[in-house]
Amino acid sequence: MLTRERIVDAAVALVERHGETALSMRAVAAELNVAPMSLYNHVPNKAALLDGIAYRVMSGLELDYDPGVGWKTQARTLIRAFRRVAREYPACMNLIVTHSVELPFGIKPIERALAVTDTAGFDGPTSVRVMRAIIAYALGAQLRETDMVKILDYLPPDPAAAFAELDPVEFPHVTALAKELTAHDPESDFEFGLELFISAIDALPR
Amino acid sequence: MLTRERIVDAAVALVERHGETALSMRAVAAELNVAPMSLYNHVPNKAALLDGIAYRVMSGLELDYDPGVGWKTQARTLIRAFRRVAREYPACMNLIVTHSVELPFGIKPIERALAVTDTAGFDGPTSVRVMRAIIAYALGAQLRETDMVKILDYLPPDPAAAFAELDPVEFPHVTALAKELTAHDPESDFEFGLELFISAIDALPR
DNA sequence: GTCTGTGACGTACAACGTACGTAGAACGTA
DNA sequence: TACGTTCTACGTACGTTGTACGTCACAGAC
Repeated sequence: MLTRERIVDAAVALVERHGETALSMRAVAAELNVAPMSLYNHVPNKAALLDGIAYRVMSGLELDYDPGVGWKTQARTLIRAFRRVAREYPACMNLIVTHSVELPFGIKPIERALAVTDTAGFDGPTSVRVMRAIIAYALGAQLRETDMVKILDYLPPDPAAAFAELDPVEFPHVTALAKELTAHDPESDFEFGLELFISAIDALPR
Repeated sequence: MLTRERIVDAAVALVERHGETALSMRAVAAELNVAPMSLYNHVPNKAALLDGIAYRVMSGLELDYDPGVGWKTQARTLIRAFRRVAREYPACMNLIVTHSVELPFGIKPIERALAVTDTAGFDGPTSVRVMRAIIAYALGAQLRETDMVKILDYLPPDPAAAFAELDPVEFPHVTALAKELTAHDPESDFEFGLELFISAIDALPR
């Protein structure tokens, strides 16, 4: 029996195995040993299937928290929950982020984020702005990371050398930092920016 | 005479006028009153055309600066230059960001950014991390903004009311901040996050 | 005049999303 | 048991996409 759930599952698996370019109605149907048009009995169109993927993946967000801890810990927990989902479904997350699927985060995560900024002591308008800044960072970090991976794939065998061979007069910093620029530790990069953000929020006037 | 430059120009114009979904080789060819396959004499494939769009748009980045001013002003100038390009070519910028076109920023902007962090007094590895965090924020802000616009389009005539009608027990903050959440001033949102970032960087140990 | 590019073109194909009509199985009712 | 209704998987078909391939007109070199 074909169901919307099985279809979404198959789509998620397919995207994770073969990338977003492999996601077609025909491919999903083949994955389920079914005729392509059969999917349309359960999913109105491809966009809805994308929404289904987004919903399924984002449902994995772990929103529990300990009210006893400080807002910083709550904030870190929330953002790292996003990261965890991104690590679990990297290809799907990329798909969600780049196709700006409808309200990918739903209302609950927003409620949680606003609760955190409330705990931190901000008024309403400031809370909204802080939340937006954090969302921007989280989205952008995800995006930049997959970009980085793609770029490293294209680069020559020794990318650092390629950077280092640039004109050191025109690009003094890039050539000097060739090693740091091509080394890529997404997790520590993300954490660095996250702490940067949290300390900035901490310093904000109430 | 058909040239790669004219093709890229037409593609940029087409994307800005009718959105990225309207970008097809056939449409670009029609824009130039030319047969579709003629484009392939100057552009190897569609991906290369996307790269061309990215390069053309990003070339508009104003990288001049006044060495006499402090690093904060330099940083603001650099990031606002990115924003200016994004405002000038919103649809193309969105395309660039979401399709992670090859090295969209080139080397020069990276060199400039590293020069700024150098001026701010950071060592190499820290400079790279700070730059990456800022890029993540700039990308994410752009992404979030177009998402927001799209969501607002889909929402009912009075979106604030829709938010306000949620269960106030389950979503106390969202319902209380319905007005702030649906009001959208991209520029001030962006500036808020930008200042947040700069103050955080300022507070970083050297 | 012939030879050699170069670039615009036309044809053709595979893959895509999906509109539409059909057919068979499942099931409530008589 | 027989019949009508509903559901759902299917097959066919269309328009659109990117692009491989072959052709053909024209420009300049000899």
